[in-house]
Amino acid sequence: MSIRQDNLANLSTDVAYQAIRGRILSGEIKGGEWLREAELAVKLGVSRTPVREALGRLVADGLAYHEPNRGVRVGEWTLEDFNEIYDLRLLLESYGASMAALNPDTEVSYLRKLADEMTQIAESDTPQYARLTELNNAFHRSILNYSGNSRLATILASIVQVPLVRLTFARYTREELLRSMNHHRELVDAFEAKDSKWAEAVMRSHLRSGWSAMQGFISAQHSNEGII
Amino acid sequence: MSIRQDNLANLSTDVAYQAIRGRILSGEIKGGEWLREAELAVKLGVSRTPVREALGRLVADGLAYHEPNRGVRVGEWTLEDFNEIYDLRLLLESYGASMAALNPDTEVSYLRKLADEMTQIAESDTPQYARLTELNNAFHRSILNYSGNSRLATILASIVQVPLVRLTFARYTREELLRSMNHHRELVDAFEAKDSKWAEAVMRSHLRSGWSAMQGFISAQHSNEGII
DNA sequence: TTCTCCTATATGGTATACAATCGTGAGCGT
DNA sequence: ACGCTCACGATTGTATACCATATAGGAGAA
Repeated sequence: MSIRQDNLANLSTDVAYQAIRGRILSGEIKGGEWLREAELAVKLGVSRTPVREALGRLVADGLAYHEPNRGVRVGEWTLEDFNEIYDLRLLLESYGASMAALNPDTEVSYLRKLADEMTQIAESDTPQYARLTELNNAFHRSILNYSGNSRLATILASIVQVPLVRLTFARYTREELLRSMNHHRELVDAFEAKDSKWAEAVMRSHLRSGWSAMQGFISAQHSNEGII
Repeated sequence: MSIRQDNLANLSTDVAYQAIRGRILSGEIKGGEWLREAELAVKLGVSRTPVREALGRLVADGLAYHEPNRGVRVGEWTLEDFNEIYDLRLLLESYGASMAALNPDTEVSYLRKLADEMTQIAESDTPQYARLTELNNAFHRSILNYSGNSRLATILASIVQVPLVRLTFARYTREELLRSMNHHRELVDAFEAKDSKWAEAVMRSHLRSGWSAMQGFISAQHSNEGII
């Protein structure tokens, strides 16, 4: 049974889904806010049916939650949530890296191209964070795809989407940014050497250092409220 | 953001969801078959709306898949799928066991009670497989809950549901069954000793031996078709 | 045969109506 | 002032009808 590779087929439903999802991820709609079916329907120019469908997907994604007979609200995220997510990410993604290192189909040259371009951007005086994030996502996603376990990427995507968007490279200090780029290139070297333990260890360091940087930012910013 | 703990609130939708899900898991509806909205609606005595909602959930669960403008079909599972699933289960559940061993709130006595009752059933001349499965699920779920990562149980449930149902203890030889029970009791001992490495290793053995038994059964049964 | 086109079928989406449910708050009593 | 009850309003949950649209599959022509 192959996993759904994004089922963008229903016009209105997808419009609604993407629109609402975008507003949540951008922070336009804050945590705890109600997502009213009728209101969203008129705002998006569709009927209630596709809106309901879209809300159902968002709930399944974990971006929102459902209160029976009351409606759907945007999810609220605490430091503890991010901790859990990063623990799982560490576990799954380092596993993926170790498997990718052993996979003869892993395209090392492609990964190296991505790593090099990211390094170039990071070393610039005015880094293009949007492009950097794009490349970074492609890099990590490719590794998961090379892992040979088609479920890995799907599961991680369902866990990790929120933190990935809200906590961007723009938060990194220059030092943290360059260290992250070094990790990327070291990962490629580990893949080239087909050394699964090495790749796993580098990925561990990579994610853990990233989380360390984020954690400092988060607790400084939101120490009292607890919600992010 | 707390995770949805089964959202059983909508009457008709839940009826439809449970009914269809049951028929899939029991094998009454076979892989690849169409799940027609109108047909299910009349059969279940509800309208198309909750049926559509239920089908959406099943697709999100991974039990079925969507073909644009054609409808929803029941998922088909290959040996490769089971391989992927068991790899992830091994990774996540052994991690959960190691964390549970370190958790001071882990109720060892409760787990021991479950393990002992399972052993008793397994040693009987006519094992009650249904009860055994029930206890086994409770045992594994409890460990995940004691892991301290609330997402762990949720994710595993979304991955593992199909194999758990189709591949029951009834497939085990007596030797395999007793070994599995030994693993359970050894796990409890590891928890009591608060030895995370031990717990992790036992859980690895436990799942891997179980998978080995299942794998033999599967490939013998369905060698040519590839679909399970 | 092979290609084109047509039609039957089922989904995708809209509109509307109504029932069920929950929170709120006015009003009452203490 | 405080707490309780109950009716109301808002919103979801379900049903139903209807139309648009896409697909598969077959009839018919080249």
